[in-house]
Amino acid sequence: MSQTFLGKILKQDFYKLPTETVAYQLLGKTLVFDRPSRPLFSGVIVETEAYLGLEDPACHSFGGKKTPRSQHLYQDAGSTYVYLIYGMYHCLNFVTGDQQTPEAVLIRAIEPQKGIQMMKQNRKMNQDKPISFIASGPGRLCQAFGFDLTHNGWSLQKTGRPSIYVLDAKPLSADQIGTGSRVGIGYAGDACFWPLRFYIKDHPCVSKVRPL
DNA sequence: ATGACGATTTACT
DNA sequence: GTAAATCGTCATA
Repeated sequence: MSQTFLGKILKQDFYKLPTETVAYQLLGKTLVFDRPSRPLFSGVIVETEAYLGLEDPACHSFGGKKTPRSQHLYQDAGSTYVYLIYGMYHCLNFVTGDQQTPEAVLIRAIEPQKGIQMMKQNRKMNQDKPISFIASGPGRLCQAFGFDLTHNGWSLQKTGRPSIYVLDAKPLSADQIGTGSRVGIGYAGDACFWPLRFYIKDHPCVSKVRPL
C-alpha cells in the first residue's frame, strides 16, 4: 500500500474533524513556516490542547463571546488564531469547526527540524543549548518561529510565501500518546480537569509546565 | 477613562 | 518554592 499522503499539506477537511480529534491527530505531523529570504522553519508537533468553544469556560469564545481578539475563532476550520498573552508572549492555534463552532487547537510544543540555528537566535539561546529548550511551550514556540499578531487569521492552505501549513505523517499508535488536563486555565472551574491536552510520551520537547 | 487580568516564561530566594 | 516582567483586551462606568 503506497502512502502517498506522507508529506502532503493537510487540507481543510482535516481541520473540520472534531476538535479533539484534530488535536490528537496533529501529534507527529510537521509544522512549517515558509518565508521569503529566510531559512525554512519546521518542527514535529509534540504537544497540543483542544479548546471547545461555546461550552468550554477556558475558550475565548465561551458562551458565544465574540471580541476583536477572538474573531478569527469564528472563521471556518483551517486557519490560524494567534493572540498575545501576558503582554509578552504569543500563542499559536489552528481554528477548527465552522462559523457556528468557534473552536481551536493550541500548538503547545514542537521538536525543531529545520531552521534550528535561527530559531535559537530568535530565542536568544546559546547555539550549544539542546533543542528541547527551543519550542517546548506555546510562548517559546512563537518566539522561535517569530509568530505574532501579523500571523493571525492566516489560511493554512495559503500557497507561496510567506505561508504556514502542516505536513501529514503516519499516524502515531495510541500507546505513544499521553493525555492530561490543560495548562494555565485555573480560572475555568471544572474545565481545568477536562482531558484535552495531548502529547507524545517521553518526548524531550514537551513542555515541562505542570497542569493542575 | 479606569482597572484587573491572562491558554507564559524566566529569574531569583 | 515565589515573584516579576509587561501590555492588549475586556468589563465596568
